[in-house]
Amino acid sequence: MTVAPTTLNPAQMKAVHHLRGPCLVLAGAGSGKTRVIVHKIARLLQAGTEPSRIAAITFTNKAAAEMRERAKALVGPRAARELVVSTFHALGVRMLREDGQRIGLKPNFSILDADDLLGVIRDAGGCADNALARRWQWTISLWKNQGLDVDAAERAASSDDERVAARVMRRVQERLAAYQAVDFDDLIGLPLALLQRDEEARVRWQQRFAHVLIDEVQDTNAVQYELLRALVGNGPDATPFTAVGDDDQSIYGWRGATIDNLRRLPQDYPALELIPLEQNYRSTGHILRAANAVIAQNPKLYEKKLWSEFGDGEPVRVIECDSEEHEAERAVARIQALRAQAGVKLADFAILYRANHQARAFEQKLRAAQIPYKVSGGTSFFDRTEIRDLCAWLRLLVNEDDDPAFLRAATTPRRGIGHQTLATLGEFAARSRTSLFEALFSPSLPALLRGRAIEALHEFGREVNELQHRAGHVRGGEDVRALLMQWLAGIGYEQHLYDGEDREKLAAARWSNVLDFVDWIARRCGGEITQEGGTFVSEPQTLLQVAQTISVIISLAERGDEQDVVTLSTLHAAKGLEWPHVMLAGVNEGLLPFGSGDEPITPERLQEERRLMYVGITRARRTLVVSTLRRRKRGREMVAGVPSRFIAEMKLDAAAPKEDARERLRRLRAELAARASSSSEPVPSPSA
DNA sequence: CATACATGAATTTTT
DNA sequence: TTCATGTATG
Repeated sequence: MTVAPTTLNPAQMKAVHHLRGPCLVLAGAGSGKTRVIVHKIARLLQAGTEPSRIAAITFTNKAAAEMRERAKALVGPRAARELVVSTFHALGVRMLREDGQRIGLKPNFSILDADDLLGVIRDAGGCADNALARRWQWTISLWKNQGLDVDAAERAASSDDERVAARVMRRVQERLAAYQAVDFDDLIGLPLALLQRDEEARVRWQQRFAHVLIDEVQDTNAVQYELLRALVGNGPDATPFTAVGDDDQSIYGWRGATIDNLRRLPQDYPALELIPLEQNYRSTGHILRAANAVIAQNPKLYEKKLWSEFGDGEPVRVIECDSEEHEAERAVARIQALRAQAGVKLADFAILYRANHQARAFEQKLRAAQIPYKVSGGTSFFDRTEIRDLCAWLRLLVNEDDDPAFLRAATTPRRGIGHQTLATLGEFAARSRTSLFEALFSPSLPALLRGRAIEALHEFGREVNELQHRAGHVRGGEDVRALLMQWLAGIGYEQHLYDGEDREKLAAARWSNVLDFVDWIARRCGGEITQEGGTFVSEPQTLLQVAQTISVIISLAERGDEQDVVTLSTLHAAKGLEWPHVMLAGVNEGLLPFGSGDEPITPERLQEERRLMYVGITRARRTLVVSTLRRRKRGREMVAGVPSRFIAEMKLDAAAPKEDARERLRRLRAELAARASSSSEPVPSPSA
């Protein structure tokens, strides 16, 4: 049996069947790229490739989960389970857990998330100013994303601010090494260093995969690209790979992604097969024409023009609003009007904007109208204080030298270990070049601290050790749940929540989050195969094993997903999603394209802003409203709002070509066919 | 001097 | 929404 031909168009087919060499699939918005990836996986299995030798790399856990889910539907659960579907970072963790020792990393290293890292940076830079520390963090991350180490960063620093940042970076890296901790950027950089420095490891990893698929290549940064190259190798023996991406949707340049990678790909791999996917299965003609017109203003890396067999649909509407409040009211009115139609749900609507604070007015008006909504990119479940508290404990179990985790766990809930005690302990640890945890049991410590403080520290150390011991042995969902509940009771965490919050309802909500979290971990220990990417194993696990991957497998345990609510989202967070009815809000100069007004925007930034507009337009399936503000707050006073230049670029005035009778017939037939093929998709069974 | 409250400003975000 | 700064009060 072959991969069902009726479900793929010729270009998709070509991409799916190109197995031997490298290929680059230029997937326009809504052109079915995930379908191509998944079908290609099926095709590879059918050709006899072991599922465990196929790697599909994505950027987000969500994308990885979706991909595994869709693969499961096509190739069955058994093969899907063995596939390596993971984020760049999760793959990096995997490599480092296996081979980290080869570059001087303990196998139980900790992974610091952005918040912990900020703490380390603040500390290393000796400053209490959060904003400054955050700028350092940003600068350091950009350097790391460009593949610069501390020495290179020092050389690259071109201003006083940057020179300070480079000094801070050096101290941060020293501390991370002492903590046996890595940050998210290191999860890419260190595996790359491993492959570059260690011939044996390189060969082993290069032989590991028979085919590598990379989603959203336009979002890769320099280091990720190098990691990819190191993984697939060079020359005629290179592992075949399938890179999928769209230069027109590259919107993460500001965090180090470089479109240069797309440019280099054909040079680095001369055999590269270029396959553009231009047929769009999402939007109506009016919407697509607007999108094409806008993006046509950008210089093109690869020529590509979206088309669809759907009809023109409704024209794109531009509305002018007096203020943000007015804009929100009109959005509400539109939602209410359309909702009156049969079959239109709240989940069919999205309001997209450039910057988070723009959500405010919409939230207010939606609440007033009693329309439920969700704000994407709002604080995730795992960012909540209570969850982060518990994660600190888990990290400490994995790696007792993780000092940031130590500090958090030792002080929440309060247990008689105060500032002064920790400062003394910290000084002592720094002098003797050990971690805080190690310092805690030193025989010379009691000379420095009062008896009560010492006792509290030792008690804490004993607690950690005991939990550590049990976490390594208790296996499986129910037993782990019991262990966790016992531990929470032991440290009095529920009480701690009620103490710290005078509104009882809020404390109760937090405790309920904690219970959900316990549930979540227990399920993972039970070996339930998960939706999240990054989880590879399916037999029952110990708490310790699960804790080891905690900061990477953490993803949105979103329950709001299936609920019927309106979506509010930034344009960035909307990429990859689609809705029948979309409103782009605040499409004004200064906002989109973003700019301060004082300094002129560089061509590169403008192009990225334009791609952002393009991404926004192409999220819409059936109707699109573009809204612009007549007046806009700027500092204290209201200033006149200037409609974004992108509105003119949509060329909405140009009359849509009239649809003649023959065209209409063709469209209806196509719509019917599309409906038929999306409802029942033949499933090929790989003969592996 | 420290705490409490109000006011104002705000790129974009994942791991 | 959050975060930081400023004012007023104890």
